[in-house]
Formats: sequence, C-alpha cells, structure tokens
Amino acid sequence: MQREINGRPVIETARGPVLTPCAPGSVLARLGDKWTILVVSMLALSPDTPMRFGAIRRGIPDISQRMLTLTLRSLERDGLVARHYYPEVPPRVEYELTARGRSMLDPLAAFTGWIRDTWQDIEASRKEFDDVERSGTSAN
Amino acid sequence: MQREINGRPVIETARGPVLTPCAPGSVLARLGDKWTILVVSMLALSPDTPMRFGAIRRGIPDISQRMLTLTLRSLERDGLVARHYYPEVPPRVEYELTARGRSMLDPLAAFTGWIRDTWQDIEASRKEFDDVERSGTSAN
DNA sequence: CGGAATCCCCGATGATACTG
DNA sequence: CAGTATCATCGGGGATTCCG
Repeated sequence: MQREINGRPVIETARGPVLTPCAPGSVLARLGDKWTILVVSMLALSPDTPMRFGAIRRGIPDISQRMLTLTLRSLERDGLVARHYYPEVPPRVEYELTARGRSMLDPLAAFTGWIRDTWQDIEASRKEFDDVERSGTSAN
Repeated sequence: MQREINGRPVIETARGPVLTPCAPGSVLARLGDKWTILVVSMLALSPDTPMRFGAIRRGIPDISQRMLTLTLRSLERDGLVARHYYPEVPPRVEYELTARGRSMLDPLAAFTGWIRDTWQDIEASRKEFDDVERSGTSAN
C-alpha cells in the first residue's frame, strides 16, 4: 500500500522513502506567503458581513495597497474569497470568505494554535543557538 | 476582553479591527518556506531512528545540498530538529525531530489534510478564473 | 476608493567548486 | 559524506504614479 505524509505520497525505494513532488505544495506555498494568512484572518473576523478593501487594509498595518490587491486576487482565484464590486462614485469593493475559505479556518487554527503555544520556546531556542554560535566562533 | 485570531491579538478601533504584528508571523514564515515542510515530513517518516543527511536529500528529489543544509540549520536553531555529528571518515551526520518538532506534527497534519482534501477544487477554481480572465480580455 | 502600471531593490535559491 | 564559499539569477514586494 501507499504511505502518505502531509498530503504527499511516499514511494518506498531500496535506498529509503522518497516524497513525491505534487500539487498541494503550490497551495501550501501560497497560503504560507507573507500576507495571505493575515488577510484571511481579517476576513475571518467578520464572518457575516463583507469587508471593504480599506477596512482590510487598515487592519494589517504594514501591507501595501499593491500587495493587498494581489493577495486578494490570488485568494479569489483559489475560490477562497469572493469579491463584490459596486460601481458607485467613489467605487466600493467588498470581500468575504467563501464556504471553501471558511472550511479552512478550523484546520488553520489548529496549526496557528500550535505556533501561538510554542513560539516563545522557539524564540528562546533561537537566542540560545545564536549565542552558542557567537561564542563558538570566539576568535572573531 | 482581548480577541485573538490565528494567534494574533486583535485591537478594536473606531474604524474596525486591527491585527497586531507579532512574533508568530516569523515562525509561520519559516515553516511556510519552500522546503521546511518537506524536510519535516521526511523526518516524520522515521520517528524512531535518526536519518542521515544523504537519506533526507534523496527523499526530496529537487532540493539542493545547500538548501537542505540551510533548512536543517534553521530547524535546529528553532529547536525542532536535533543534529548528531559523528566525526568518522567519511563523516556521518544524522538528524531527528525533537519532542517539540514532533509536537508540531498533529496540528500540521490538520492543515495539510485540509489541503489534501481541497486542492483539486482549488486547482479547478484557478483554471476557471484564468479562463474567464482570458475571455474577458478578449480583445488581446 | 480601489486598482493597474512601472521602476527598482534585495533576499531566497540554485550551480559550482572547494574542504575536513 | 557533509558542509562551506562564492557567484549569478530570479521573483517578491515596496514606492510611486496614473486611471475609472
């Protein structure tokens, strides 16, 4: 039978297991980029009413207009976000998570919950690692 | 009280919610990079016995020696992977997940499981989106 | 207001060669 | 075998400007 880990088929060979490169990687790469999780988080805060572009932007202090536009476009392309355009003057554009987008929230929360519970330990390990590295290279 | 989403504190303002930029982002960014999940997956395949550098490398067809070294170093720095160096000739180096690293597997699997169950729908949405875009820009 | 277009920079990643 | 050093490349993403 076929083993699998993290959505990836595993081929057993004489020299050991080999992971199959496959499509889920491109999904993970998109969701793991600099802004996507933050944008999804903003939309998740307002599950019942769509959010305006400007409201999302104000919720993510450091995002540029360009990157918010691109991120929302990617999410829309993936069917995770719906875009509603109202051709008024000035124009109004609203976004909301689709059913598929909402279906991601619980699994995502499981993972970000682990991060929330662990990141302080990780930070401590990083500091220790960097300190040892510095003292190890003491001659410098 | 303080709301929170995906590990991120939410500040309520008159103009709407604002996400707090915070450290968990750097953890998510590291784990979401091109190779980390694959390396963790390889090590997870062998929970009881450490894996040699070369075995990990063979399991991830397209990774370069350099990127595997860098990725393992980052994971070691974060306390997620332990490195064992045996100064033989030729040298042998083995890696394994730490307890902290193993504690990540279930939450991670929750998320990658969602991807595994959803990516075909996402692929379909992408294709449709791209087709509509092409026909919409029909003049070109 | 929301977004497209342009320019530009830097860091992530790959290829290659060398070392203990 | 595992790791480091160096160089080249490519794309993410920021700043700015113009558009409907």
